[in-house]
Amino acid sequence: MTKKNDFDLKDFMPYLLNQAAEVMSRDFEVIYRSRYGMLRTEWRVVFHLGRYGAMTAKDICDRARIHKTKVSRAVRALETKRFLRREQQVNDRRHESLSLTPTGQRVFEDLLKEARTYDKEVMSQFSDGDAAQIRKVLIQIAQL
Amino acid sequence: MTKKNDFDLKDFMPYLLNQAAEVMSRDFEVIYRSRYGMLRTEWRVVFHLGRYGAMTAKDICDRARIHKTKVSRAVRALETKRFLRREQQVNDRRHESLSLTPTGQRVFEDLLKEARTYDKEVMSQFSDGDAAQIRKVLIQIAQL
DNA sequence: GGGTAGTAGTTGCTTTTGTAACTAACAAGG
DNA sequence: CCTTGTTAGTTACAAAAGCAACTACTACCC
Repeated sequence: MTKKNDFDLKDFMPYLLNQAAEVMSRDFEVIYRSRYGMLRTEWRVVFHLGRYGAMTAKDICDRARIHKTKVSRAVRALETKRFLRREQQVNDRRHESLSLTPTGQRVFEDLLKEARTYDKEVMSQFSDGDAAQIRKVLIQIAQL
Repeated sequence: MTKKNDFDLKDFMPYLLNQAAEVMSRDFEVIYRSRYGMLRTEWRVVFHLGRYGAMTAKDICDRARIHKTKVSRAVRALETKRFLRREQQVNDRRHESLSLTPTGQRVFEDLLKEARTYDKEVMSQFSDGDAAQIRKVLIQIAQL
């Protein structure tokens, strides 16, 4: 066996992460897509607003590392669905504060419930220690 | 604090995985993109062929869980770049065996070297135990 | 206060992906 | 052989994402 082959694809982190992420995302996508006709970015925006409260599109871009055009389009879609509203700030009219409408709030809570269930189910195959550890490591990588 | 907020976005696996995967993939993408003008799927195909030897497009689809149209297009692109060649099998002409050309082989080896370096760099921030564990868990999730 | 630079967000155009319908080849039962 | 069903791979069309140029606004500095 030559030296070059002692490196398995499955040892390569970007590959492994992508694979794992893809599997899980597609699973969960079915839920918000079928239930609310939402796209992945829209779901992320709802989650950010639901979890962390009102903020600007820029804030979402920075926190979630999503490109601004993607966020812009997601916001418009969510506005059309009446899941969120925007409010221009008086002190700086470039900023618009985004927040969930009561409907959006209900959507968020419903999906949060699903997320919890899904998360529990997936992680149940690991010990509590393993689960905590992997979360820690992933958070660290995500913040690179 | 209400009950609904004791669930942090950062505890939600699909979200966390996506974030981490995105960060790493984009990093590594720069390398194969700038150096060989390859797309993500093309890179994956090259890696599969380089690591596991000749196989059909279907095999790649199954092993890497990539949709057949994506693979089909990646194969054509790689063929145009002269990184791989296809060979129809005589016993069943629906199958075509894909394999790297000498050029493709060199590309694979070059990128493999980069992958190793990159992987080592990223994982250096974790202990060997942590690193091994996270790989184990990710492999398990990816195989769901 | 007018020019320059920088920021938030949007839009138009291009590239990439997803979906579903298609071709071509084989397999198996009658 | 010929119909029916299945599989590998492609292609046409639609949806989504990326990129770059644009508008509208603010901030700073002379």
